Order: sequence, then C-alpha cells, then structure tokens
Amino acid sequence: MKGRSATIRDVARHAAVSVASVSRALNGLNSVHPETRARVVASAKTLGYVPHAGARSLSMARTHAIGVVLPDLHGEFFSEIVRGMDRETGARGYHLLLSNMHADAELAAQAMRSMRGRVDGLIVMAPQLDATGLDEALPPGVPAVLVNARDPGGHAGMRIDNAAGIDALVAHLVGSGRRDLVHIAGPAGNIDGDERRASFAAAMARHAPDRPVRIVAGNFREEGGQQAVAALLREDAAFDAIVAANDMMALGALTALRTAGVDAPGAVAVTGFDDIPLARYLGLTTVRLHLAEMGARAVARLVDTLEGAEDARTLELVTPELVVRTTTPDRTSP
Amino acid sequence: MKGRSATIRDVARHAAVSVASVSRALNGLNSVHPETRARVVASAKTLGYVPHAGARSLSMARTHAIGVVLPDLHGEFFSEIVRGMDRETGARGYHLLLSNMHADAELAAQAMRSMRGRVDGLIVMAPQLDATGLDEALPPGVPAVLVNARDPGGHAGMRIDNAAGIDALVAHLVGSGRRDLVHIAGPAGNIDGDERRASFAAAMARHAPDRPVRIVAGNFREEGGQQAVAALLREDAAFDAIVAANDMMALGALTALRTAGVDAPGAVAVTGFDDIPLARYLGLTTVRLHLAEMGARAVARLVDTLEGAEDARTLELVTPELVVRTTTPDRTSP
DNA sequence: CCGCCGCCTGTAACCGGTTACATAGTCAGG
DNA sequence: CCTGACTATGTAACCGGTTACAGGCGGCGG
Repeated sequence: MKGRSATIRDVARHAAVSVASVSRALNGLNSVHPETRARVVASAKTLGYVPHAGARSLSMARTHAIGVVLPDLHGEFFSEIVRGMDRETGARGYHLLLSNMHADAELAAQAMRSMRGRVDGLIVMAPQLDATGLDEALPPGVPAVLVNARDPGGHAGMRIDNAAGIDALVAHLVGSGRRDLVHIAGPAGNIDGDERRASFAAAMARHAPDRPVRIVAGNFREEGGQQAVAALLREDAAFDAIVAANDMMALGALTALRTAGVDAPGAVAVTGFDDIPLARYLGLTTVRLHLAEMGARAVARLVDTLEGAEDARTLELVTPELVVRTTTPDRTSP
Repeated sequence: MKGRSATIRDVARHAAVSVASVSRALNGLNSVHPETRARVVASAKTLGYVPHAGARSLSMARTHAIGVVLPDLHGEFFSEIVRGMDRETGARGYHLLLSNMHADAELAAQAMRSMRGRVDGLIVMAPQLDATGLDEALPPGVPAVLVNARDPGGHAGMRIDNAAGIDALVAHLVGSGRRDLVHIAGPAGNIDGDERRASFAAAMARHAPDRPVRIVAGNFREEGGQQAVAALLREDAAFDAIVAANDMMALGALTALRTAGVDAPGAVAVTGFDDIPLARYLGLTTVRLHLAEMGARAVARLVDTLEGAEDARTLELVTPELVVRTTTPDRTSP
C-alpha cells in the first residue's frame, strides 16, 4: 500500500515527541508521563506501527531466536524433535530458525556460520561432523547444544540413553523366558547403531552371562531386518528372540519370520527400538524415545545459559521407556 | 573465549584498509585489487570473522528468511509440510523461521507481528483467522502465502484439491462395482472436512446419480470411524462401501466392521484420505496428499514474488494421487 | 603537457531501533 | 532563596553491516 511501513521516527513525529520517548513508552520502560505514553500509543496505532525486530536485535545484541541445524531426518523423528523444541521455544518467548538437510560437513558448517547474528544460540545435530570439525564450524561466541553427537567436546549435549533402552529390552526378554537372543544391528558408523550394538553385548553379559552374544548386520531399514532373518535361517541358527536396533528392522524381521513359516512371536519373540506409530498397530514390543522431550530439554538448557544460568556443558541423557506389547509373550508361566 | 567476536572494522584495521573495501572484497563485489582482496581474506580468516547476518539484513532491508505460522499440527502432517518448505527454502538460499502452535487468533496475530523485520515474507496456516482478521494481523508490506485458508482474500493461496481426491475415490469405488456408498465426514467447521463432505455429494451425483447421498458424522479420529460404523450397523443400513474423510477414521471403520463380523473389504470396501504411513501396512486404499510438494510450492511462490516476479495472488491447488490397495477389491470381474 | 577516463579506495550516511548522558522543570528541605 | 533530588524528555552515539559519493592515481590520446 503505502511506500514503506512506519518506523519509530514516524511515530515520534506524529506524536510530537522524540524517538527515545516512543521507545520507552512502547516498551513500558522507565519513567514516561502517562499522557505522553497515551499519545504515543495512539500514534502508533493510527500509523499501524510494528516494531522492526531486526533493528531491535542489532542494537540489543539479542535476537530471541535459536537456530537448529539438522540432518535430513525423516518423518516422525524430525517432526517429534522439532515439535518439542517449538513448544519450549514458544513458552520461553523465542523463535526457531530451521536449517535442515545438510548433505555434507561443508554445507552444515556453512549453514551454522550463516546463522551468526541471526540467532542467540544453536542446537546442532550433525552426524557428519566430529568434535573438532564442529568447533571450527561453530561461530565464535555462540553457545550451542549438541544433540546426538558422538562427542559433545566442550559443549552441552543431549542424547538418547541407548544403553538403558537395550538393557530394558534384554531384561524383559530374559525375564519372560527367552535365552538365545540375537541382535540385528544398525549400520556401522552410526552413533545409535554402534551404541546399541555395544549395549546389547553389555546387557547380555549382565542378564544372560552364560549365553553367547550373537549379532548380525543390519541397516535400520525394513529390508535389513528381512535379510538378517534370512541369513539366520540359512545358517540354521537356534534363537528364540530377536532384538532389532530399530522398529523398521523389527517389522522386517517379523514378516520374514512369518513368511518363512516360523511361529512369531511364539517361537521367536521380536523387539524394536523407537516406538514409531506403526509399532502400536503391529503390537511390537519396543522402547519409546520421547524425542519431543529431548528437543524441549535442548531448548530449555540453551535458553537457560542464554539468560545467564551456569552453562553445565554436560551430556544429558533421555531415558527411553519400555513398551511391552504382544511380540514378546511370557513363557515362564505356561 | 575472546570478549566478543570480530566485526568488519576489526578486519579493516587488521588488513589496513577501509570497511568499504572489506565489504566489497568479501562479497566478491565491484572492483577490488586482487592483492587487497587477498589481504582482506587473510585477515578475515586469522580473525575468525563471520559476517553478522542481522546487521546485513538491516542495511539491505532483506533478511533472506521466510516465516512460517502454523497451528498445532500433528506428526506426519506437520513434518511433511515443513520438510517440503525446508527443501525449497534451502535450495533458494533462504532460511525458515518457525512459529508453531497458536492456540487462538490473538496469539497467531501476535506471532505474525513479531516477525516483522525478521523475515521477508510469511507462509500462514491459520484456521482460526478469517480473511479480514488475517489482513489486520499481517504486518504491512510483508507478502504472504496462505496455506489451507478458507478464503485467501487478496493473497496467494495453496490448498489441497479435496474435490479431486474424493472424486477419484468415488469413481474408483463405483468403477469396481460398488453402488451404496456412505461418507464418514470430518468435524463440521473444519475446512477440509466441509469440502470433502460437499465433494462427496458432488461426486455421487456425477458417478452414481441414482443413489442417495448418505453421510454420517465423524471427527477425523479413530474412534470417530468406529462410532460411525456402529451407528450404521445399529440402524441396519445397507451399504457396500465407506468413504472416510481421512485415514484414521477409515482405520476405525475397518476394525469396527471386522469386530462386528462384517466381511471387510469383501462386503464393504473402505477408503481413506491422506495416505499416512499406516495406510500402506493395512492395505488401505486412499489418496496421497503430497504435502511436501505443497510446502515447497508455497515457498517457491513466495520467493518468486520476493525476487520481483509478478505476484499471482491466486489460489493454487495440489492434486492428490489415488493409491489403490486391498481394501477396495474389484467386484466387476468375478 | 593537459585533460579525461577507469580503476581502486576511503569517508560517511544510512538501515531502525536502544540507551547513556545531558537538560529542563518541579518541588521539598534547610 | 538556594540546593539537591527526582521526573520527564531530548540529543546523539551505537549495534555491524552496505553503498552513494568523492577523490587519488596512473595511463593514454590529443
């Protein structure tokens, strides 16, 4: 409509006061005569004045925005984390600046740099970057919380407690009468995959120390679960439970078992990891990740340090919750 | 570490040139002597200089960010739209500023205002706001694309083509031998629910004009589908197909039919709307929404108008895609 | 030798707010 | 009546960039 929208100086002129008074009046600050304030507010309304957040940020050195750098996450995972962040962020009066999908480390680094001056802090989930590469990429002086990073280095970190999740699953299986467990692992090199594999070995040592630790390779995808089961059947292995590193592979394993004529979950119990929506429909026993909570906590910690609290710079774990369904029936009470 | 991070003046001092030269050198602009440029680049690197995006935005009156105002969307829906936006936004060199979850119109309006000076344009999905309320809430001079708005008024709009989706489903059902279709509607007042209900009537008139238009109430949730089926069975209605207004209700309908002993999909075919991930697993015939594409198109249109193209201010529809699965078996070729 | 032109660079204004500091006015206490 | 404190307001610097404008300088044609 009109050329450009009203600035604070337009309001000042219209109300016949100085810009300082306008600023003070509109921010409810210091001492402003009630009558002056009323005049300013009226002028602002008639001019349709909306403060320019960018200018304010510049002069206050505070943007009230936090940046989020994520890899190319899929569906549920992405949406849950971001939802949690968004909830907390809104509650604390901040905004979220997204920068998703970064193919390689260079792009991710560039994305992080391009946020300097736009955000007060960063939440970074960058599987491609190691600790030192990350320190180089982070704009100096911008606090950060690392989510799911292999090594948070000197920063605050958030991570899923994979060990607790796997331990709960193994304990549950052993407790319901299973003895010969097999783990279908995630892709090598993936943080969660690696942790879950190691945790499986640890959990077996704790709950079934007399049994061997059996692990077959997988890839977090449905076919991976199918192929793993096919390999197991081919070598005629004896097992009565499968602990898949995530739900999708558990699904694949389940269908592969059934099409091969194996009684699942009767003869072979199956567990997953993640609790995707499908798991509920298929009755899959699994662990729920509380991703939204993790996102919210990451924001909460970041905002806390932004607002002066001590920066803990510690790694905080989010404990998954065991969800028992029908793929792990109890064998101990026949 | 060091007190505050380097500014352009620090670089200028270090390289013994003026700030203007630094700016020109780093932006690959105009005419800068190669040697000078090299010196500037070297200084910038040793000082760890990262440009301050906020300051740049202020002076250029361009933020290269676009704001997104969404209601509290759940899972798949939210994530798909945002994913599409993010993809396009990254490809065009922009950022995405999220402001999710706005309980009422007032909060949504406030969220939109708070974005002035932070973004170059807005993508708004605000079911609570009507056209005029929206025009008041929009900061002046900020172009906007409205997603799923009942009436885009004078703005550009994006919407799912509900009529095309319902028509495809009804055509498919009638084509496979069904005649007595029942629609389980969405909640009254919801845009998509209303459109789908009206479209169902229109589609029936087109493809099965001799049959009555039967509609029962629903609420987009699983129980809604169950309750609708219960009501139908209670009144002993004769029907051989159910067209649910979304997938969740279709699921509810399916399970309710089966637990009531009705042969589904043999005696009663069932269709949904949305194509949520579960639909594939349950073999539900439905239509796929291409939400990511809608988000991407919204961004593309917005960026186009920001970069000078003609602003079409037109309502653009995204056509859903029919996905035929097992809940609608063919009856015409016995 | 002069003037002009093109290349390179510097100075300073500007974007739209906030805020330290100065100042004018009012009022009470001594 | 003077002084000090306090309130209300204005002036101008500042945040960190971009860029219009003004030179300075060297080369070249006349």
